[in-house]
Amino acid sequence: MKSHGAGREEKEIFASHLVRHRLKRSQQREVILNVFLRSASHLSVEELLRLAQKVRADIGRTTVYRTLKLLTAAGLARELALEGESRFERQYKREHHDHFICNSCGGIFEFASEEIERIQEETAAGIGFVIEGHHHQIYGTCRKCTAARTRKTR
Amino acid sequence: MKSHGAGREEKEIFASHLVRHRLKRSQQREVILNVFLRSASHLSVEELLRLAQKVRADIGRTTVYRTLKLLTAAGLARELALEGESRFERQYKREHHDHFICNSCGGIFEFASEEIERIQEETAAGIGFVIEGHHHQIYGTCRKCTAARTRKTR
DNA sequence: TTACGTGCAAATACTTTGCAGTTCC
DNA sequence: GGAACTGCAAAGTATTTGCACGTAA
Repeated sequence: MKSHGAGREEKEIFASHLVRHRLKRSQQREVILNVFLRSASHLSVEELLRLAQKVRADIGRTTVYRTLKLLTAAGLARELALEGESRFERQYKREHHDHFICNSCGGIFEFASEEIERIQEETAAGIGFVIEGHHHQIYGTCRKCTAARTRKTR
Repeated sequence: MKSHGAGREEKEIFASHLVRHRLKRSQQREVILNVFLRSASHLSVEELLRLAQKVRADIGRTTVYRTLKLLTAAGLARELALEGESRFERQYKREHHDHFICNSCGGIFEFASEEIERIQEETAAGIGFVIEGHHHQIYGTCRKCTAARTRKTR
């Protein structure tokens, strides 16, 4: 069954995270994890809540917040602290990357650069700073929106 | 008089920004600008408010928010959207740079890398993305805090 | 004088917390 | 049975807005 195979590893990791921390499974956590694993990346809390409520209508926003904390702690989710709101993406076995964000359509595009990571590390080492994480978002206008604007305005 | 010379150019820019936009001078704006120009960088709204109130006790938080918007529009301030709160730094005639932020002491350290900027531009160009700005903060532990922790813990 | 500026209080938006009832083990 | 979980409502933050009054030009 394809839909159960997807994210199997992540489900195991979540299960063992719960055990290790003496936490309990719950239907809500199960639903939220499933929805999170199957959905597009860069979900806002609100989006995840709506999707989860389609499966189980009585899931509350609070539980989504709390479960996202858990998923992050378990290494399954990564939080993008954008302006105004947080969004979450799958983290397990993904290469590190950062994001371009279109001011016009809100689209999020991933990019990765080993060179940037290397420079960051070198620069940090130079001042004795130990890196634990970073926020790196580049704002601007995506190709589509630039094209649309050019057509209209000119 | 040294204290009047400091930030003279910026005061002129602010004045002409007001004129250009048919805005008025005010004692509050004057005080806030002066305090902003004289203080350490990376001020939070709250810090700027307190400093301004030392000069003129009845300045309100709202006015500080509004004046910071003005300063940013005039190119005199840059907003750092950190987790939880915004901080502001002088922007006029400063080279672009980003920040290391110590999770332990809250210290903020600037860094700049033309290479990173170049890679960002190249990567953006590759997908037809036009960069308008970015947030780039690196979180971790600064040299002092790392040293302090090592002494205690081990 | 009149348009702009100010401070307060209320409104927003996102997120966390207290709590009484429910579920898991 | 008891600790953990849940949803609601309330409380917290950080920031913005509506409004009556004050001030600069």
